[in-house]
Amino acid sequence: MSEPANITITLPDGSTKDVAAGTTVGDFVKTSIGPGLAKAALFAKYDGAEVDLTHKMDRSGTLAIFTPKQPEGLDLARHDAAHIVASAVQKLFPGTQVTIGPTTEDGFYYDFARDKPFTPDDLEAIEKAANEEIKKDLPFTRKEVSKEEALELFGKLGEKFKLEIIEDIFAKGAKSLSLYTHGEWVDFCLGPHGPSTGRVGVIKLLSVAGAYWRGDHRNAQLQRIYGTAFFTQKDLDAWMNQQEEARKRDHRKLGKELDLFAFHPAAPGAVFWTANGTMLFTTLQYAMRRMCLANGYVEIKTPLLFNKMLWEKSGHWGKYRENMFLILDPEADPNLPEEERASFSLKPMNCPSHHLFYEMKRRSYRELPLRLHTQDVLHRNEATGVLSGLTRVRQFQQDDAHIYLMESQIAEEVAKLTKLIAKVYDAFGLAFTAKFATRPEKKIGDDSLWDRAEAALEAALKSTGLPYELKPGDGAFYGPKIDFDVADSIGRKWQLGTIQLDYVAPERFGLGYIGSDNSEHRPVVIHRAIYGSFERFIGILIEHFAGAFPVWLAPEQARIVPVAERHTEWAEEVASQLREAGIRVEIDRSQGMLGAMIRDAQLAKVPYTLVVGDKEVAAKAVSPRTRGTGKESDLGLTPFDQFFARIKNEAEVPY
RNA sequence: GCCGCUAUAGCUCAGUGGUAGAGCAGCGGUUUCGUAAACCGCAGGUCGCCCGUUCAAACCGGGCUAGCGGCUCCA
Repeated sequence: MSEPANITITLPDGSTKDVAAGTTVGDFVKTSIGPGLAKAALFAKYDGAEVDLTHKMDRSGTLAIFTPKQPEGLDLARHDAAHIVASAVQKLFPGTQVTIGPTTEDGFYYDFARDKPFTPDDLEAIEKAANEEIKKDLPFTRKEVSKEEALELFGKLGEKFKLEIIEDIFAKGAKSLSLYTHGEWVDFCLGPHGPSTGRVGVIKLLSVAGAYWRGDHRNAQLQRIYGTAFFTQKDLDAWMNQQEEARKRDHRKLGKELDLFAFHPAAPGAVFWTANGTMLFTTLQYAMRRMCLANGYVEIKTPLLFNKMLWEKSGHWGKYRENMFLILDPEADPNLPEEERASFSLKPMNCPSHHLFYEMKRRSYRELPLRLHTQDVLHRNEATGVLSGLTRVRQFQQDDAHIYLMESQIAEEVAKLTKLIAKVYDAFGLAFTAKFATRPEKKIGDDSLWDRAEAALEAALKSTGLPYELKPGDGAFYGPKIDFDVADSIGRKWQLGTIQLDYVAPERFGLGYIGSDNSEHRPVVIHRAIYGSFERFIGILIEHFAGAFPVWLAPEQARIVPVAERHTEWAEEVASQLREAGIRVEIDRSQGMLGAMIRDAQLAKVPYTLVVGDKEVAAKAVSPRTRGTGKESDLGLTPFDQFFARIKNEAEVPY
């Protein structure tokens, strides 16, 4: 037998080490780097591919070791955790079928097929059993098998879903399948996995939910168990605390506490805006109107209710009807299906009525781009299960606009739009990401139109230099779109703004304009929204600011707190001067203790609490206090004129 | 729409088959106060709705409605 040849391993710092071919990653780290790292190591990247520590290195290449210190390490542990949970589930509930169990940003889930649902008690038992598997510190071992071996193994286990996945994997050209075993339990998996179950730390199961096999609602409904894992209990506790903090700024909770909006079972998915909430709404409306006017838009209003002939023309009847509220014709034969009895529908989108508006007149190329802005009320009959607070409702208003332009104007207009969107989001400190979404399955318009629309929109997006993610098949049924996602301060992503390019509607509506050549041309339409909908945007803002709105947006901008009854006269004087300048100010007339009145104002998150007592009356002053605790929020005795100038400035709309 | 969970006073919540409870908010009174909760008292509920089981139901069962966590869908 000949000696194994030496290979050269290059480490991330550029240094190289020679070892015998066939050495495992784990042994290499122990002997050539150090026992400390060997102990901490979870997996490695060998020539760019993720591998187990037991992987035998057979050629020269780069090697990077991952430990719990890297985010990749935690992700691996959560993947290990998913396997451990699945093994615990099958141990406790024989007959349960396993499917898939990927990691997520915050943890992992695993989908199971079982006749009976998992109860909260079951979850507790599973969590306990999973953490016992961790204590046993069972090694993860890897084995490569052929398609036949894999089918036989999982066939014997009766894992129908696994068999389906195995067929798929080999159909896609795989030559073998890797199996991972810990204890008695085996699953196939690309890997890598950590050295043993003990390295996972601690598993916490969070919830159980329904999920469809392969994400298709026509398929079997599985039970998805959500969980997370951390290397230490301390990390888990910290994360749980953070989640608890996040729940405190939930807009549905704050909406009640700050008296911003409400819902009633009589109108599911439709908002009752209180005086405070209405102030948020109308202030945002005002700001958007102002910005639109400054940027070449005109605002129009169109009907809310339209004859179904419009929806047939626009394509909504065919592609969007299930989301539309229909008005049935009382004269129609009651035996007919609903869609045939329908005569009118509430509008779910503004576009068709804008197209009607456009074609009411002869249009000249000199008018283009023609930018029509609308904040009308829309109704969409959303499925009951998707309604959620302000972020998903049935009745809402978009800061909608349709821009009619020549194809040659697309790039410049899209660039302008992305700038506007960035300006608005920046004013709130909202960071956004862009997504480019292409033609969906359910669409109108032929492929050549879509080719042009997608190419034009993507080219315009590219030219802005914004980074973006590609979302194939995610476009609107009438055109490709750029969506703007905003993460709230706790990291959840929401789709707000959108820019959608539409070549189809101008065809369907026969829109035209007279060009400089005195002949008729077809315009292109851009659908766009910046807030998205006022409802969702306000929901995001509530969470983003945790209810502590900037002065210009706050429903109540200042609250005057008289120290004693004799100070109300000056309080009234201050209030009326502020009100005359358009500042929204209230006087606390409860005549309670000063501390209690200040506490009330703080809990209401009013930007300025103005304490007025003997000193303030004498000096024609106020003692403002900003939000927050302790001395630093007390601005001290301030001449009224000075405070007036300050709040007046801060009440200005920033865009 | 699908899977699971939840629904008690304006709000937050306790109450596991035998006459419905607390704190806060509200109302009345006392207190007139200097930077996050004064004190005393009063009132407040067809226990989401309907049907059933039971001598007896907030509590057990079924249905419906709404909400919550997800899935599918979406601004």
